[in-house]
Amino acid sequence: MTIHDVAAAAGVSISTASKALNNTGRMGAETRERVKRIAGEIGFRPNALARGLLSKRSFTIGLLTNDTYGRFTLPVMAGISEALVDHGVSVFLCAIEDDPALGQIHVEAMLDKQVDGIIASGKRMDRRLPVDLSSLPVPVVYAFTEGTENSVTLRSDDAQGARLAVEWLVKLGRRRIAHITGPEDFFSVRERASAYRGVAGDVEPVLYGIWAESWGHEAVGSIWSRPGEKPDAIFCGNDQIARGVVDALRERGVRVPEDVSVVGFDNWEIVAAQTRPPLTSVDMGLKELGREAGLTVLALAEGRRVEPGVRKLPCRLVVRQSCGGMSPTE
Amino acid sequence: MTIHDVAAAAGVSISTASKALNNTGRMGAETRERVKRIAGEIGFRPNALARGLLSKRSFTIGLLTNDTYGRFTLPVMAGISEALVDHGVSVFLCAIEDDPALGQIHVEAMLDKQVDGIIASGKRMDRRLPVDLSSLPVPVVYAFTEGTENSVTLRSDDAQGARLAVEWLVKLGRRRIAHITGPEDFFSVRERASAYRGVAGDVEPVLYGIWAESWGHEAVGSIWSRPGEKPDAIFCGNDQIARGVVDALRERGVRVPEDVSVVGFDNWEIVAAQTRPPLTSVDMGLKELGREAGLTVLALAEGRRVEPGVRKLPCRLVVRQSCGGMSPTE
DNA sequence: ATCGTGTGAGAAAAGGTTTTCTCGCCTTCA
DNA sequence: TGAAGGCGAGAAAACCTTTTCTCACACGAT
Repeated sequence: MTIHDVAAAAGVSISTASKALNNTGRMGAETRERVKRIAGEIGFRPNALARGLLSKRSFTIGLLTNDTYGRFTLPVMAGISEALVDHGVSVFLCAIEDDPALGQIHVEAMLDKQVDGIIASGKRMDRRLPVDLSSLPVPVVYAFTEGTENSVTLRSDDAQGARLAVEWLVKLGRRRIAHITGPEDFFSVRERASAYRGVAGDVEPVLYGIWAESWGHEAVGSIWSRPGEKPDAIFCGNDQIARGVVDALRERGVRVPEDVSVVGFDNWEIVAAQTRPPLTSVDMGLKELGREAGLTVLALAEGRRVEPGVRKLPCRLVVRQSCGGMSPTE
Repeated sequence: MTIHDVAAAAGVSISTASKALNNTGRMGAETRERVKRIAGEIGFRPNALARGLLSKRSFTIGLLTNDTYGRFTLPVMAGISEALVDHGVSVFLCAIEDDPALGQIHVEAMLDKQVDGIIASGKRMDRRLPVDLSSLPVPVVYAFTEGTENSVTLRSDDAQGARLAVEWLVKLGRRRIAHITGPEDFFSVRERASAYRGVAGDVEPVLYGIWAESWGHEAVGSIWSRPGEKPDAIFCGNDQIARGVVDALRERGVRVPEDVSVVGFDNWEIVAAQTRPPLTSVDMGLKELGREAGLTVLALAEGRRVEPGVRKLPCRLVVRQSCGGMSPTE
């Protein structure tokens, strides 16, 4: 079913058919309607390849990621797709692990297929993908991974998210707020810890460790075995740690949230909602991030100018039951 | 950088350039080499759109899924991508939730873009995607979702997987093996339960519930509060339930694996590995499934014949510490 | 009646590649 | 020496769509 068939069925030339369908050119209103009607009847759909060949726009973008679990990439992907489907844009997903060769192959495949742009995404903000995207013939937007000089980079505002969490604990009356978090060499960890310090003061120490439940367990063990007063709240670097913390507290007979409030980070539904009690957690708004990234790369593809630099998107607090209190505005 | 540029730089016609690069046609070895060398030097990469327009092959396929978390789709996607990247095929990922309209839009977008085929994937084997793919102009393969009459469908062999798990427990000397699993209306649940019955006999009941940790907890509660002998092993319908079971047992002072062995299903790394002790679990080989699906849809796209029907791929047991014993072959 | 103007519609080129067909020339054999 | 055959390479069509250009015609005005 090509435009030839439409033209033939309508008794017009292909030029006229094309113009009728695209609402361009001059022609009798009756002719235009007839062509459209017939196109609809025979189920004509224009070949995007032919169209792309001419227009230099493929209505296709690539999403490159090294996030194997999809923990971060999936929400980002959902946001991108949601934002772009209205514009008729489809998304190539390329998971490249941390293999530079694989990354190169995928980038080249995408370029061959004339993608209108590429979104690079990852699993942490302070690492680059193992492939250089700095001098590609198509626009590149970085979302949740470190970008190059003069690029457009989107990230969550972790400091604001951390403040949100700690201020929420303060508002609930907590005063001895501890922070159990991931490895200090993560930029996000330092940023969250610093924001935490800003609000909570230095009543309690920051405990750096790894992104695992076991670390949450262990950290609780070391805090509760030390002499002196215990924290009445714990702000955790991610939901997995928070889960370990909650489990460890329960095992010690410490009640959550009555004795100790716990806040997580990431709002990873699958962890946060299954914890007992379900975790109050900071949501980085990854779907929003994806949506923004999609719209931005589209704007660049259309030649619109976009201010380069890092754009931070706000986090929000999702209140469940691990803190007590039921709404961040109460 | 088009083939025109290559031809001009090499001082030959575009036909000759094309033939040189594709190793077709007749020409002097020296000419062929020169063209190739120059193409490499100026970084020529053929435009896949133009090529696809002519060859009716876009080297692009679509992956349609309604699995929001990506729990099942991500491994499948990884397998597809891994199998097809060697063939130069890229994958459009379309997450359609359960929205028929959205599904329709994505399918049409993919068809417009001339995908060579579509892989439909989902989150359970006995439900269809909310969009009809039965009479598309491109081949369709179903992976981990129910297919239509006369289609090619790939799924895991859950019965075999369940047998693997229960036989492993038996081999470890367990005799009273319980089965705590998901909702009975899932086909996989019935299939696994039936295979379990076949090996374990009816010493212990099958407990149907929901796919959540809380259900694992609850089920352990109900078993341990009943009078009489307790199970010495529990085969769980998925890892989340298994995690709930393990946690509940620990809380009751029942040791895992010394007193009770626990096996999960899905081998969801993020759950199985974080449980204490880490879960022995049945892996459905979703990556293999994806790989097979990719190769199959490719074969169909190339016009090779593929036997329609349901193809079951074997599961394997991943041994961690929740059962005791360290290797399925010891 | 003629010129100009505006309107409807078609012809043709363009986009990048592959493939078939054709052509000229050189070699080889009779 | 002439014919046949093989080899190297180019011309052109094809894929499908969009867009610009051109053309024919009718109508109003001079």
